[in-house]
Amino acid sequence: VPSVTSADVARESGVSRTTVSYVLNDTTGVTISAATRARVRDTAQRLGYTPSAAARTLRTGRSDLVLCVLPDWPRGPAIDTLLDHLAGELAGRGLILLVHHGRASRPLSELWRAVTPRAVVGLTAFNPQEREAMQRAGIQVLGSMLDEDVPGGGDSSSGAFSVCQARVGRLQVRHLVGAGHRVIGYAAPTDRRVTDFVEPRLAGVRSECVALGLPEPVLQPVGQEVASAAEAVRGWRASTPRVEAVAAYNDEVAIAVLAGMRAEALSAPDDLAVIGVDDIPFARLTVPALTTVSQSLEAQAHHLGAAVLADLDGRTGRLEPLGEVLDVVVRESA
Amino acid sequence: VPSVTSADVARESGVSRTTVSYVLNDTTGVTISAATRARVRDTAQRLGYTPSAAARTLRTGRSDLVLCVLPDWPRGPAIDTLLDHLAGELAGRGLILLVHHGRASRPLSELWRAVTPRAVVGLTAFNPQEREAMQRAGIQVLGSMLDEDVPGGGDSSSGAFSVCQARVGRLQVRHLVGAGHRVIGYAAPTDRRVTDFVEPRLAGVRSECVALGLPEPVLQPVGQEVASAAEAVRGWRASTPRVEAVAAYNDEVAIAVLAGMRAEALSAPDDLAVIGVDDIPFARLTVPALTTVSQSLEAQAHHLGAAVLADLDGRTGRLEPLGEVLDVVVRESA
DNA sequence: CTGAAAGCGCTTACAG
DNA sequence: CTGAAAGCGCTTACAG
Repeated sequence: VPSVTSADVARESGVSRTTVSYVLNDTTGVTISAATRARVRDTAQRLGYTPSAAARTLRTGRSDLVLCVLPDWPRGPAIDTLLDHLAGELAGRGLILLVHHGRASRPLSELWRAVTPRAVVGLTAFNPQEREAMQRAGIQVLGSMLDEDVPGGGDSSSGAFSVCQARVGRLQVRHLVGAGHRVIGYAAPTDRRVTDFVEPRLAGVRSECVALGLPEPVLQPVGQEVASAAEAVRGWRASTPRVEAVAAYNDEVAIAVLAGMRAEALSAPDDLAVIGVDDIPFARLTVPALTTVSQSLEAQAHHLGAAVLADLDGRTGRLEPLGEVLDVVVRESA
Repeated sequence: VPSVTSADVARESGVSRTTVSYVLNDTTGVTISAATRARVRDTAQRLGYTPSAAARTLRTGRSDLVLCVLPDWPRGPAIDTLLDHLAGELAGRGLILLVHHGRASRPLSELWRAVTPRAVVGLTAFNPQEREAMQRAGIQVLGSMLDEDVPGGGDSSSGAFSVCQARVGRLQVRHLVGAGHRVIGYAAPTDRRVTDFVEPRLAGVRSECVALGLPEPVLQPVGQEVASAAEAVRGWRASTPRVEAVAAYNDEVAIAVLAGMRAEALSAPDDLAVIGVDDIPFARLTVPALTTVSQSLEAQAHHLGAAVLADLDGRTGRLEPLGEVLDVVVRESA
């Protein structure tokens, strides 16, 4: 494969590879005549030269790649939105976002050694050993949404970036209670892969119930079929005291609950109020339209991108805090 | 960063780097004593040695990465399923699937030069120039679902892999007609980014209508809100002759149509039959449950993986054909 | 202001 | 059966 190298550009321009490198990388601290610069740029362009990423990575020890590791759990439109925005943030600075879908799961070390990314963003938690190994290799490690439970949202000190999931649950309860309900049910997904996410949200629901002096929330598993959801609905209706409102793990579960209610000839919010999380596009297409907690993925992506770029610039110290990204979107179901 | 290199392993094992490389790569055509092999493997393990991907890529000109370029359009669970399975197929052979979300769209050349992948899989069409540039760089290029319209499905000659989208449309019509309908409507998404996908499916719907002597399908754009869908529904009901059944671009559009019908106090399939595409999880949660065309992403992922691996092994010639992957999932809406 | 040279960590003819 | 040496394409002290 006759690829064009910096040596070709050098020869063709009548300069050394050193000069080519200086010009093309806008190296500071060297002075090169405007004429030479132009000539080098020109031939590079003409020859269609693009530097070998492998060589550059080998030499400098760092690449322009940012690796995002997705956990095994099912993705929804929320994640896609986050990734799209993050990719945009990074692209503006010459960084390329690459996403690995975790299901195949070879060991994580194999993954980052094969990619040599400049930063790794984990949407699932890393174990401390892995985290340390990556950092030793000079890779910036950005933590997971699950890493902590600080009131007010993210905390940049450990590289964690995202919204405290317990707050999501607390917000759901607060809205439900504000609408006059006092007996809360929780709709948990049956998919075991998401337990890491379910737990903090449920914990938030629990703690808010306690704080407000409500009875313990009634937990029901809800699968993605009508029968399973209907059974959960019957369970809530049969519990004493009768559940009045359900906080669902996310919109998908909430929509299943709505379907289960229809099968039981019940309707929201009168028979049972329902609130989801994420505000996926389908949320406005259900009957009744779904009330839900939105997470402003754009803001989170921006914050995450900023964290990566800050480190890139060697900027240290704390990032500006993420700010409030949670918002209750009130529609009809609660 | 004191990373452990093959030289470290060599020194520690009392052999040369050559031997280390031979052992760790299972190089054929060299004979190395079992004792040496064991010793090298052992120290490598003990030292936590993992080869530098950058160095290996620079030396050999090829990496263990497979790059999948996603187009700008919205992804659904179907794509995720495809990617998960593909990643699994490739992982079995030591290849790592990396996905780039196209929205950010730096030039494609920048992308593959930065990654140096062994193969690039495009779910959108590549322009011939890009395709050729990648091939010149020794990268295997796997084409898009859109590349052709050969009856019977895929065609491996050009590297294209996937299901002919026109057949999807034809199958929708065939099912609708089989259920006794003769006036067909088509529900197209309003999102302009998917036109490349809409067109072949719609063309399939059209051609099947012609083949069966039915009137031209009545096209209506359907957005992801109830109002937009309701308007489309009114349009179909008002057309002469009145539309009896709707083929939707995909399940999301079909679900919007169902929502629009409910707003108009109409019900499927009696007032209007509806069929989608993809069989997303929500398809079984609508009322009535959605009839749809499923695409067997598993089979497609397997086929795609096989294409990549075949080239990896230097196997040439045609792959076994993909076989039938389309299937009508009959529920209640049509 | 520009160039010759070393070296990043690997693989692979080639020599012993 | 094993090792010394070259070279992949780049960047970056260092010398001129």
